[in-house]
Amino acid sequence: MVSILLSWYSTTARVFFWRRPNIDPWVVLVSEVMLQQTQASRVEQRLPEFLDVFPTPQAMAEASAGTVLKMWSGMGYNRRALRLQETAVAITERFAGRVPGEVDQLKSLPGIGPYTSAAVACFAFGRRVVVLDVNVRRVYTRISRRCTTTVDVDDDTTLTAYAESIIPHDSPSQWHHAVMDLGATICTARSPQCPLCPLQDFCPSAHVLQQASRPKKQEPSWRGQPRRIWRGRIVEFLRSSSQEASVHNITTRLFGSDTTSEDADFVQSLLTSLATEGMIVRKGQTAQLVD
DNA sequence: CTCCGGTCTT
DNA sequence: AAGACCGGAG
Repeated sequence: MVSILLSWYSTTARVFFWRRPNIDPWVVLVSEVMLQQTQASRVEQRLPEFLDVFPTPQAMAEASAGTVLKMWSGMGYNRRALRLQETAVAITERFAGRVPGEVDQLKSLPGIGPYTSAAVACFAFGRRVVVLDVNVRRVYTRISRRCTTTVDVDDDTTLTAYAESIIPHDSPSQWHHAVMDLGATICTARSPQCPLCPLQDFCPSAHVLQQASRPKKQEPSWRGQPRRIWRGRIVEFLRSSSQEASVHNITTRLFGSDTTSEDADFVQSLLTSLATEGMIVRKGQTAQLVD
């Protein structure tokens, strides 16, 4: 399976900026943080301008959290921009400005968890470590045993043991890229394309997966819109106004002139959580984006 | 409208 | 263990 998948990858690999050989570890780290939450095509589109402003950990460490937050606009999950800036500071202070190559060192950085630490160690430093994201988990589960439905996924202990047995020693980076590409393009979550799969003759789950779906949980809403949408609008408004705004202005901006006291309370609660997370600073009845 | 995802918090 | 966090694409 290993040689067949690597051979498939050698001819069909998706080409991305962050997959170039000898890529700067900082570029890999920034890319992987973005890829946690954003589709690859969008990351590719936004990465150049981002790296233009923050070409090194030092550059981002010297920038304010507010500057990074503004550059992050449109990427989603804004708190990760804050964590990334903190990571840049930690790298300059604790690792002499160099992205560390050990998984445990990487995992000690803010916003860098099990996936991203393994991905950076593998893709930036060529380490043979187990990298598990949702695509890799799905592909490993399907090729390691006969699954019955499209939602079958093994636990991380099982997956890690399987990964250790199959990751090639000479090309762990290419291997993980290959598995991710297979999961993204053919071995997809809901409608796998087994007839197109290079592993179909060896995969115990090929052609036998039954469609299944997971129960979806619904998110808290206010006036028919998810809470996170209102939250995002506040951050976007403060980003563009770039100076402090009164709570009254924010509320009017969101709900128009006929706001109720419940709307005002709702805005206050959003501002409180944004302030707690360090996204904004409140001064009396005004709020602004962090400096 | 539904779907997607890694990390941190509770 | 479960939920919050985001914006874009389908």
